[in-house]
Amino acid sequence: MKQIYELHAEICKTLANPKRIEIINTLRDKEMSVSELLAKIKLKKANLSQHLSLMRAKGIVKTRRDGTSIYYRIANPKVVKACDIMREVLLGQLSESNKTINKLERMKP
Amino acid sequence: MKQIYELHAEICKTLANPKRIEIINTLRDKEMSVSELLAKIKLKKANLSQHLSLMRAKGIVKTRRDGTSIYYRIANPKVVKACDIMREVLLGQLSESNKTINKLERMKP
DNA sequence: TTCATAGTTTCGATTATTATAAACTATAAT
DNA sequence: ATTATAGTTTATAATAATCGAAACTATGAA
Repeated sequence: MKQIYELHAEICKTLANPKRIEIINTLRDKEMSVSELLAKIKLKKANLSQHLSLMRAKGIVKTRRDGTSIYYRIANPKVVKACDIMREVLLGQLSESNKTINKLERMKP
Repeated sequence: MKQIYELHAEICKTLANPKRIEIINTLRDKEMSVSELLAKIKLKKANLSQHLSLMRAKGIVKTRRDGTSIYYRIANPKVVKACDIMREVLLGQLSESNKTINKLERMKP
């Protein structure tokens, strides 16, 4: 069981970075080559490659080569789903804190 | 948008630790005091408190005091849901790698 | 074969996480 | 007021994550 928690955390760690979340979001409904990703995400090529290689090692993305291009895709749609739910949690938090600010605003005069 | 990815990653980071995943799992359907958690999870009290305080700062758990006890609960059930989906991803990966091992096994003789 | 393009790997420096121990705070009971 | 119990905070040391730069590899075209 302890090992499961460790593996589970490994998977989560792979999502725990803003650039990698952006990568997942960019790949959510189509595969893309490294160059295509590079055009969408502000990141040095080497660094993008590092993120992609980590994600591949953790089984989050898969690859396919076509000529000199390497195409990346999400390995399991559940990853996107989990990400989306986490974003809902975040948006919920943001709207909660807006509510609080509004309450304070209305108390002002 | 960039800020959203950063906040999103912050939320994910909070789940990216085996002990914190264990905490979420332990609190999944009932609130618990720190002592109760301590009895279930192998962790020093101070360290448990640190994890809980981080999770509270990120809005993952909420607290309620009753006497000297402080009860922790999951702030948003979606967090548990997202965790569960990530575990499904992990279990999927494990069964995939088992398949591969079995294939190799069958090739042996 | 040589060159250009696409992508990866390695190394080093910087910063972030984590766990331990010790000191601290808050509440309730005596 | 003192003490015991429950929990938190702070400082510190060890480990891990991150990024940039430079060197490297693989494919296809001239």
